[in-house]
Amino acid sequence: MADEGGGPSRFLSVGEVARRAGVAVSALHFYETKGLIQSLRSAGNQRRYPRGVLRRVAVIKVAQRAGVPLAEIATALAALPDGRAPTAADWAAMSARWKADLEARIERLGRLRDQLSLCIGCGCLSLDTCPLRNADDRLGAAGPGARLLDPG
Amino acid sequence: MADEGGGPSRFLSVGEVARRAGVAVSALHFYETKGLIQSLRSAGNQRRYPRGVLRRVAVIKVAQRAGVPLAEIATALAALPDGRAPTAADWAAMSARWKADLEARIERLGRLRDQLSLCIGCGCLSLDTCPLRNADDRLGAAGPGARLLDPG
DNA sequence: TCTTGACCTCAACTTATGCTGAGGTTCTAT
DNA sequence: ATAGAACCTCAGCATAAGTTGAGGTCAAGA
Repeated sequence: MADEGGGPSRFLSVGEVARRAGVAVSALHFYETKGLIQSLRSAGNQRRYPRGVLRRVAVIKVAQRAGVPLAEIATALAALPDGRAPTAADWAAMSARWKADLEARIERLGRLRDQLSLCIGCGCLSLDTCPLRNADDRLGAAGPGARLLDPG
Repeated sequence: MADEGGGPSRFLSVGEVARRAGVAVSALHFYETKGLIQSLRSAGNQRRYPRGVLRRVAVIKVAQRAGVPLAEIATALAALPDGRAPTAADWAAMSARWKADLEARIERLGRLRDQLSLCIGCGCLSLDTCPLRNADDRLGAAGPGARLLDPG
């Protein structure tokens, strides 16, 4: 690895980032196309990352585990000045937001469960009054394409 | 509509089922290819449905709202003897099962939320000990393709 | 009879998500 | 100098749940 200067490398290659962050190289390429991370290029057109990228990737992975789609993570990261790596304070703000989303999803599922409880055994399926069949029926009014199992 | 006998029609056409059940004709075709519903054919090769299909479609729609994928709904419906329409008892059994799934999902999200709470503000993202980064890490071990926001 | 609407099949497209793989360069160590 | 690892780009895959359209058939009222 060509090291510009003594001491620890100031820049990392894709392979290094992949190994240290525990993601595939292809995933890093993909994140770059989606604007989640950025890279400089070496003379030979290879990616070089500042160390902060490790923190960015860490944030990406945790957010993903919490069910946040990449597009939304991208938005949050893009809001950081200069595309800098997130600080502890940045992370606190982002993750608080995502926690709120998570709680909203939990509540929505809870409501669904309660409606399902009401419907079990009531045989109301053939009626027009079943809450699960009629309330908040946004399915099918969305054109083609897939629907997520658990939309917003 | 050719009515075999007096009184109310004993069989329904696709269009009728679509209108009454509130789904598109194309969706009914699709459900048939997936084995969720079946049809008889008229002399002219047009679909004719027994009235029970309305109940089947009702079950499908409710299950979908509860986040059950079609493939699983198909399995449940296939377990009914003779492909008969689900009775109230059948419905109770199926929906109880799906309710349990729903509850499991809710619990999983709750655990995730708690882990996220722990991580907020702790700055542990760069460590190897963060529970959200390491515990139960099934992401990325699933091959290509999309991941649902809220897998099983 | 004729025409209009409903139906048929089958293939291709859609939206969204998240990468993976093929085929061709570039590094780096020997 | 050269071999093998690491890298590059761009296209394609995989899933879910349908929709859309082409090209042709069927049915029922005027």
